[in-house]
Amino acid sequence: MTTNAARVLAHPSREEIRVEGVLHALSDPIRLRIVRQLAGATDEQACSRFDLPVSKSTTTHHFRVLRENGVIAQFYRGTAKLSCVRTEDLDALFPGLLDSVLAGVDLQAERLGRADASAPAAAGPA
Amino acid sequence: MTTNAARVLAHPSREEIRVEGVLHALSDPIRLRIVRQLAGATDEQACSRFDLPVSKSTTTHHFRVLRENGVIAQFYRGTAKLSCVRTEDLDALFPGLLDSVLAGVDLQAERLGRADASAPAAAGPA
DNA sequence: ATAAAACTACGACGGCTCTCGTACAATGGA
DNA sequence: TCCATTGTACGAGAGCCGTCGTAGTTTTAT
Repeated sequence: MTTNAARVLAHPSREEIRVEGVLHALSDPIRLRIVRQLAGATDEQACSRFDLPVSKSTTTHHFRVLRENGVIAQFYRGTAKLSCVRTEDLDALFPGLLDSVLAGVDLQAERLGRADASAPAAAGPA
Repeated sequence: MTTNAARVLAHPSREEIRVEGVLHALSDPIRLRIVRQLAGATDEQACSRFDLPVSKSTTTHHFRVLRENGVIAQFYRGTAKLSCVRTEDLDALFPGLLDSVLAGVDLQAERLGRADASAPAAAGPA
């Protein structure tokens, strides 16, 4: 290893996070799906653990949008890049926002019979 | 008057409203400002009562985005077009979402000393 | 050293968004 | 009838967005 300092990712500070930016980051079905999976996990998750219907470069793009708008934090570990939701910062800045968005996504998925793009599996029984 | 039937505006039904669409509609500072003013009023407001830093056609555009994504309802009365937030529908579909977004906008405006684009007046006392 | 795994950078493409100005339509009052 | 008020439709331009493929970098394992 060389402990490459260049492999540190830029994040907005808590004060720099804007509600418009957060809403924009969350207004895409694929990003909503990512955040949903991250919020449901107990610890950080590697990008590769997401089964998304887009190419790898597009996946990178979506993770970057989420990070640059302050929704998630990311860091490298080995060849993997781990991500987690910035729950503390978001709750401090916009109390209840993230929770109500995620709850809304769940309700919508239920309502639409999980045919929605932000649904995780859509693997219907038969 | 002729009670022109063509002057009826199309709105998505409650079931058609999508959380991604709502978030997208709310991810613009000008639209956030509109919704904020509408939510703060006790009754419907005419488009002309909004003092926005964009042209009239752009204002029309933003109101349409809000309406087409189910955030507001609009109807004509005379030469005026009145708008109001679809509070009931939104609360039923995504409980707490609208409230936390508006609260977040308020907190952000306070935090930024009302220098924010989603601030209503910015008219300091002086 | 070589190879595999994980992710990025870059350039490109089509499409959508925000913005505007100008011209037009509907309503209500003089 | 004529006109002022209010908002729309349309076309245009600049820019951003989501998507991709290809080539490259960093790390780990053999």
